[in-house]
Amino acid sequence: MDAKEILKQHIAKTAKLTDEQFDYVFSHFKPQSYKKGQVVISEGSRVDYEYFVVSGCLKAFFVNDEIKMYILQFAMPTWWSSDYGALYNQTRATINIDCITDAEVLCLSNDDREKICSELHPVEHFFRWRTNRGYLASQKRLLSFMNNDTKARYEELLALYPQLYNLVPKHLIAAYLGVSRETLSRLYNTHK
Amino acid sequence: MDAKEILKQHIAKTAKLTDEQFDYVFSHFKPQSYKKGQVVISEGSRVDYEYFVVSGCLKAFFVNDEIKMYILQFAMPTWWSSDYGALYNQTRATINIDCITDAEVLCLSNDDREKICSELHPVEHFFRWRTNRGYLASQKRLLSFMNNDTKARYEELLALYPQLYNLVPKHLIAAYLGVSRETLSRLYNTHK
DNA sequence: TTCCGAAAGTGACCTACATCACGTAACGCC
DNA sequence: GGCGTTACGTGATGTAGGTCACTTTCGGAA
Repeated sequence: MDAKEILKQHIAKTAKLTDEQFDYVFSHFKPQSYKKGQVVISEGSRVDYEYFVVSGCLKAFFVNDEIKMYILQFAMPTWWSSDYGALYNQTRATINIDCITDAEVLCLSNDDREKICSELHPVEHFFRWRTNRGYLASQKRLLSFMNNDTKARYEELLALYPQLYNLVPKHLIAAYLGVSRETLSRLYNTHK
Repeated sequence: MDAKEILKQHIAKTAKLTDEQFDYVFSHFKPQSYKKGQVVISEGSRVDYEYFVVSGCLKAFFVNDEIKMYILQFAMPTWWSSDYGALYNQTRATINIDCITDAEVLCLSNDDREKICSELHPVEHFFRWRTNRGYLASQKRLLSFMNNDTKARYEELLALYPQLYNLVPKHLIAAYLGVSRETLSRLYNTHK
């Protein structure tokens, strides 16, 4: 299945578009290929696009004091990623995004999103729901952070994305969970 | 300024509505008064409404094992609050909302929101942006959780809502920060 | 005013996790 | 193939914050 079809089915889940409407929407997306390790957004740079992942896996992360890295999101296929704060407010990026694996994405500029949102009501509807799902996921993760210990969060993460265990190095999983790589290592080696 | 005017100005910041359009939108909101301590949503119950705070302060919280409480949000005037997971997915509430002070709110049902969103494009636009702001706030808080220690988060919170210090009991602030009330107490008493 | 329950302070102790330090295994790349 | 870089395991030690137990302060109702 090609990028266009993947996006079409993804949108169709929340908004009804005619084929012509979708073709028009799709014409605003720019396909892009990245190699493993390539940088998509780096802190301090301008942010003009958001990214729809077609294949591969990105990570959105924040680096504190040039030392500690915290992963905000692993972006898998059909996920969206960007520095939305910078994108919406037209400010410089405060987070980074790069590629954990080779990846294909579709880029949508901020201006084009606002344009197609205002031109096509169902598109605005789609983006409202997409954002809502992101909001709910974020709240859920926040709760999990406060409520669960590291081990529980680790199991929760693997239950949600079983692929992740083989796909990404362990220290990235630790950075997502917000613990040191040593602690994570001990977690599944000491007991079990 | 009355509830209607407060909502009108709030919406006007992100969407242009004519007076007639706003009157129509407003007709779907139901004003409601609550006393301090009254319950708005309780875990396990049905969730039919979201709430726009006109005056007073609500808290949205989760209780673990009937013991520990975690506060997801203090809802101040012009903030929205609900169990959005339950509201959007038509499931039972997983969180609670009650009133820290006497409060006036405007209630909007899920059906009515979807109705006015589909009838009026600018309304859909407004709700997309509102949700987006919530998403960004939630991400920011998540980052702060991973990155900052308790003291830094405490100061961050007070910088954001100076009113909170006098308005809500300290153990609720502790529940927002995700630490025990004892730890919070020591925080501003030992050094300072 | 008195009284009671809730909120807040405080000491003693314990635990989960960070940090530092070092060793080993796995992988690109010349 | 050899070699450096990155990932991962593991011990020793320090510390922030949790938990428990008790005391003190405060705010509202009779």
